[in-house]
Amino acid sequence: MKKADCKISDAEWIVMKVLWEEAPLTSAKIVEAVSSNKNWSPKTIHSLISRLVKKGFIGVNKEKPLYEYYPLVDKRDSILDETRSFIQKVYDGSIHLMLANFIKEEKISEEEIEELERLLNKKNNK
Amino acid sequence: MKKADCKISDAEWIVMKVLWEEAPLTSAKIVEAVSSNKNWSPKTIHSLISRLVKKGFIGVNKEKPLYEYYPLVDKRDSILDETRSFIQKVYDGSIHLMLANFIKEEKISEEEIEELERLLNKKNNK
DNA sequence: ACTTCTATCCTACAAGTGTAGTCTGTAATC
DNA sequence: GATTACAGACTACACTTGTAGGATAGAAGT
Repeated sequence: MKKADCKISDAEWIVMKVLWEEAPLTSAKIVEAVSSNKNWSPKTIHSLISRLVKKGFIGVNKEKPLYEYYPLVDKRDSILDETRSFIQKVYDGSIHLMLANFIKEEKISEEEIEELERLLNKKNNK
Repeated sequence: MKKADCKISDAEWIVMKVLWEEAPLTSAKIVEAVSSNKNWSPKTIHSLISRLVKKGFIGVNKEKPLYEYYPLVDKRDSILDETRSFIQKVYDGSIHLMLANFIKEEKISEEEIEELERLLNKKNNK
């Protein structure tokens, strides 16, 4: 059971993202997927998997000869949590400040701008 | 000298934000400012200040009887760094994915939407 | 001058993190 | 059947972080 005060660490996020893409997966599959991004020892990845199980972010199916792991938390919720704490830290919780600063600072292509405008419009009319 | 691999921790951000607001400040002033947000022991705040000095994020003027502290890193740069690593972790580095998801998920008021649209327009025309 | 306060410096200490290694047992290989 | 190789459990270990406490020294009050 996930504890409320437990967070997914930076390294653990990589494993979670693999499992959110596809699950259930054996540890070998997870190692394979993670290895395309990160040059970690398989042992390291196993450690991360175990920690995530202990923290309650992923579950294990022990029926199979090779255990299969799957996420226990929703990707969207996790992203929202993470985003909120980031915005709290950097922007004192002001979403607006964040978005504004972001649009100002970052290089965004014209197409992207147009798509964002579409999104804003849709939101506005709803 | 700030090391490249050194990060400002969550708690340290609060101190940095105080100093970005106003600097130089004595530690007593920093404690005062931080205390309005956080219920930390002054000792804790002193610890954070020392760590920030050691990490090279803030500097000290020891000429005065009471040391004065001031930021050594730019607020904007720090925010950009922090934002980039957040987006890397959660959105695999895709700014676009992040903004899109964000506009979709979060409750933003109409005025805010309009201001964001203005920002997008300004950006688009530049 | 002696006491008191308190800023600065140094130390503490448990939990979390990145990054693995060891041990044990089962599975596949020769 | 003996050997090897990998899975999973447990252990390791230094560093960071949150959260302070103690010692020391100079300033300030009496």
